[in-house]
Amino acid sequence: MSREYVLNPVERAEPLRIDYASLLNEQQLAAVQAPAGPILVIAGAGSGKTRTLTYRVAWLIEHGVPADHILLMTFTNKAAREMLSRVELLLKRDVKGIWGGTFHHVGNRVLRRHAAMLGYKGDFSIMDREDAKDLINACLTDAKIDTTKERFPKGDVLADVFSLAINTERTIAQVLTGHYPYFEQLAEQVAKVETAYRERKLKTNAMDYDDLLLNWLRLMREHADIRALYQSRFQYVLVDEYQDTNKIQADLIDLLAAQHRNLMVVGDDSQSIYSWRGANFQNIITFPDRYAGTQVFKIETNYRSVPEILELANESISANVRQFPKELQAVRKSGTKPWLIQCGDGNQQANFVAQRILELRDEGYLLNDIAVLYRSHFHCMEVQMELQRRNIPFSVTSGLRFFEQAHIKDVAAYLRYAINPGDELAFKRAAQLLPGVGGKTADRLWALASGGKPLGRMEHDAPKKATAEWKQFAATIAELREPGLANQPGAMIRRVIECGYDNYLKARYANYTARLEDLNQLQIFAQRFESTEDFLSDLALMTNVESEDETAPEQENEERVRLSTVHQAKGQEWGVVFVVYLNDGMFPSVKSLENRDGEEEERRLFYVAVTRAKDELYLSYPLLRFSASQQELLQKPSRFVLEVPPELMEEVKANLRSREY
DNA sequence: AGAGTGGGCCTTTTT
DNA sequence: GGCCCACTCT
Repeated sequence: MSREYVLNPVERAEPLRIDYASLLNEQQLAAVQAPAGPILVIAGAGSGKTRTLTYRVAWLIEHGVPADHILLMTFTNKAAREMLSRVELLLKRDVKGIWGGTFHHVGNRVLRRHAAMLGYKGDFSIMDREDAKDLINACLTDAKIDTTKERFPKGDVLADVFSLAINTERTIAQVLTGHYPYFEQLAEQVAKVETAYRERKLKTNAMDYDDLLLNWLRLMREHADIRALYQSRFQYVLVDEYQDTNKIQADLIDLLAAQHRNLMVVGDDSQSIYSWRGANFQNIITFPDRYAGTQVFKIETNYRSVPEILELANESISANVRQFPKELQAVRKSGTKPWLIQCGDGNQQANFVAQRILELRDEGYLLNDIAVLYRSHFHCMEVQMELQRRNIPFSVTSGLRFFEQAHIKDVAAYLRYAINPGDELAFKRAAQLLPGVGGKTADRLWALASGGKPLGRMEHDAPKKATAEWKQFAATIAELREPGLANQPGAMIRRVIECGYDNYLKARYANYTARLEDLNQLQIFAQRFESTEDFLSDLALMTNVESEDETAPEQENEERVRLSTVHQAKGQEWGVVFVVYLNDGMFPSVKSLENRDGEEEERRLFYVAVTRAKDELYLSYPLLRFSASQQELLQKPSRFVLEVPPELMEEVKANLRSREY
């Protein structure tokens, strides 16, 4: 929205550039102009939460708060970037000094400076989930736990257990009891593996995602001078999506804001959807108790959706017991009721979606303004195929993040090992790209290399058939470490590709060109960084390819239907939204119903899904589903559509031949 | 012994 | 598409 802003007519030494009163509603204005101190903003879906935060930041700066004394915590790095660029537009001035981003992002930034105090080096690597799993599995093998006698959790599960323990600040035993009772008796051994894992991370100079929070907190708790440094620096702390913070994040914030107590948290308990990651909306609910003198603001005017959609949302969420009572008010004029579409099976559902999208395009909707949302990634298979078949452009926020694709990780492993010679995982990954080198040989080579043997003298230690490739590998690493190259990640990537990875790629993958193109994009992206560490940490902390779009900015404006999980649709909006596979057991998912609070969280997720829609909402469910065993399963509609009064929806049966829906 | 390959089985959500 | 397992090849 571009609006002219008028200078405030009131005489001031330095007049305000922004006329807040004409740009914000009363509730938003009150929050933006609130006096310093603890502030809780309960902001319903589509009520201008981001707008409020953005103007608050602008307001602070206009009132003389230096940009680098402001900390803005957001749920994605993209959200931080968008907010800050809007602030710049408003103020017509650079606000680069603001510290903004995700908890992990800011943690990384702090830890790079003070790593030495924790026994780490400043050039530590960041491990993603796959790395964590691999390293835990290695620890598991080392620990010689007899996994045959008794079923013992695998690296995957252990990574979850460790993560939950850190994020909720509970012990391993407590997490096992609460979430994995069938492993409860193994608590002692699991804790031993965790200790080994922690030591191994320190030894290889690598941190996983949770370490970026845990070590940051430790740093501030254990070192009074560091604590004082950041406590006095951050005069104003603002936290977006506060309902999705977990224990450790809340503690970080409490500690950071302890001196000035100028803490503004914004959120909506009805949209808390990350409890499986340790998020606890008790943080938002108990905020006024923890901060005496909290000013509470409620923003309940919804600008986004037509009243019919909002009514459905309000009605649905009212079934939840645990929440702040609230009712969103619509300002938009009456539109159309949400549709409830019964389909024969997944294919018919996909057909319906595709057909309706074409019609919407004829009616004048841009494809960019249409989204298909679902509970789990695999629910979008049929829709993807149908859109493909009809040549309707779409983009998927896939389960795989950009960084997690094999070829991206391969090249990154070269860079990681080059700048952090202690990075065991990176070394082993790169080594296993050579012919005849698998896990065991990589272990052996690592033992030699980490013991101090120069790579250049190891060609006889590598398998015979890999001698030439080993020489090339050693030469490439040496070259990457040369001062001229070591801080130019873009040039480093180019070298890795040219020095053999290109050939490997050709031989290994059928879609060679697509992958090479990814690497070219990666190189372009990398060129913007002045240090390889910065580049690698940004890469590892990047969220989805599509949602961050760092590497392919030209796609931003392309006309595409968006396919996304509801989780990844958080904070976004579209003119028309389809929610598919609204079947009991799919949405809500079977798994979620296993624990007590699961259903309420799934209902909040449903609430998030429907409140993404501005004009039209299509809720669909198939009656039959093809299961893995090729059997057709009879499906029930989701309890979430059955529990809202039927008169709030227009019920239809998809019948594509006659196009009656 | 260890590397590489193919088939069968399963799939919640993510920094 | 990923993971595990069994099988074959070096």
